[in-house]
Amino acid sequence: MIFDNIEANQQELANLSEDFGKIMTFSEHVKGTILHKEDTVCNHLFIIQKGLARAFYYKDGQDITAHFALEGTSITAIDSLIQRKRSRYNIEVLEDSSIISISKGDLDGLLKANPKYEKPIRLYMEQIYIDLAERVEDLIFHSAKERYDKILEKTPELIHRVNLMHIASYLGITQETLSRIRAMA
Amino acid sequence: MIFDNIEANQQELANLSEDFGKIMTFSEHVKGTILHKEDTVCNHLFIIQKGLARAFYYKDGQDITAHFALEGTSITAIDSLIQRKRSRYNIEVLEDSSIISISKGDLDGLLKANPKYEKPIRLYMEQIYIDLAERVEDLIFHSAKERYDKILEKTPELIHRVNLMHIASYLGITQETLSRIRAMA
DNA sequence: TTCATTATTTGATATTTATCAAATGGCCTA
DNA sequence: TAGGCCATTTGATAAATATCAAATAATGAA
Repeated sequence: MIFDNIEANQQELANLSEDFGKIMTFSEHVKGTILHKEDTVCNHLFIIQKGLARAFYYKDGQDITAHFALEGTSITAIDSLIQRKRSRYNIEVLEDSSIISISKGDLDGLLKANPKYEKPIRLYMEQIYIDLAERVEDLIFHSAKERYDKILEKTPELIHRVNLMHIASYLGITQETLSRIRAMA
Repeated sequence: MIFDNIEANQQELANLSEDFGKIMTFSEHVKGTILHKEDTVCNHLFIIQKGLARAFYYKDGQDITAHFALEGTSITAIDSLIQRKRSRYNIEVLEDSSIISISKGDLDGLLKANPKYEKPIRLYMEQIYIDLAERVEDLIFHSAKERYDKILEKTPELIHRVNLMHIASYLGITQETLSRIRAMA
């Protein structure tokens, strides 16, 4: 989760939880809900408490999944949230889910009032950066089958909770290829 | 550059420059110098004033370039600098270069003394994240030729300043394939 | 300049993955 | 439960890229 790797004493952690708690909104969303629509500016960071969501976009008419967010992880239209431009990403809830939202405005306000909270945000960015770097390496080095096996190993439940075509586009292959890979095992 | 996208008034900018200036070290390095060696913890962020450097690692014995840094951009063994673990990356100077170093310790000290400086670091992380996300998309969508053409368009000088094999490994293809792509144009 | 070394290109072939088409399977709902 | 819709699989073939081998070109040091 976003606050996972913060070293802090109990008091600091309590303050942090309280301050962030103030800007969190809890809500329930049914499967299929679009949390963010492409071509608009994204104003929220979403944290999945229960359920599952994905970020996707259209490329030459194809639906491409850029990211999955399982329980305890976060998701947003990161390009937009950072740069305040309209995003090309959509965010869709894939199962009935409980989701925490934090608005960009509230987050900026909190950071302005308490610059010390820049740090958890920085640590969060660092973590997602490392994850992404690993994905680049996977794409460069590993065959489609190896990439699929890696998902099987790291987040096996994803395979059963998500349509194969979403997994395929996330892996950068066609659904036919993924189907054949699956048949091999 | 790392401070590029900071909105600040003149006074703030002056303070920032002065404070960061104090922790910067300027030095010259000849072509071939290894600024950071794999399997050690990286303690510096490097900013290229003049020249060119790359981050690379070995995968099954192959030399793979992960990142290039031209003038005005920065480079480090990001995995190590963030997580304080030994890095798999090497950083090599590809031309005689003028380079600014900032040590992790000094940077942390500055951030501790002035939490407001977390922000430029955050903005920096955000920018490199967006760059990396673009690279993932390129790998998923674009053919080797398209990826090469994109480099030609964005940083054409790179082609003439760097060995083809480094470009090839950066693009995730073999040098033979890159050579053939080049012959097509 | 000449030689040795390294970088790049070219050729032949194999492997991986995409594409297009069609069949099958699962699931929802009227 | 029958029909329709969507997801998945299967088949045949094409395209992209890798691999292995060798030739050529470029580079730098003696």
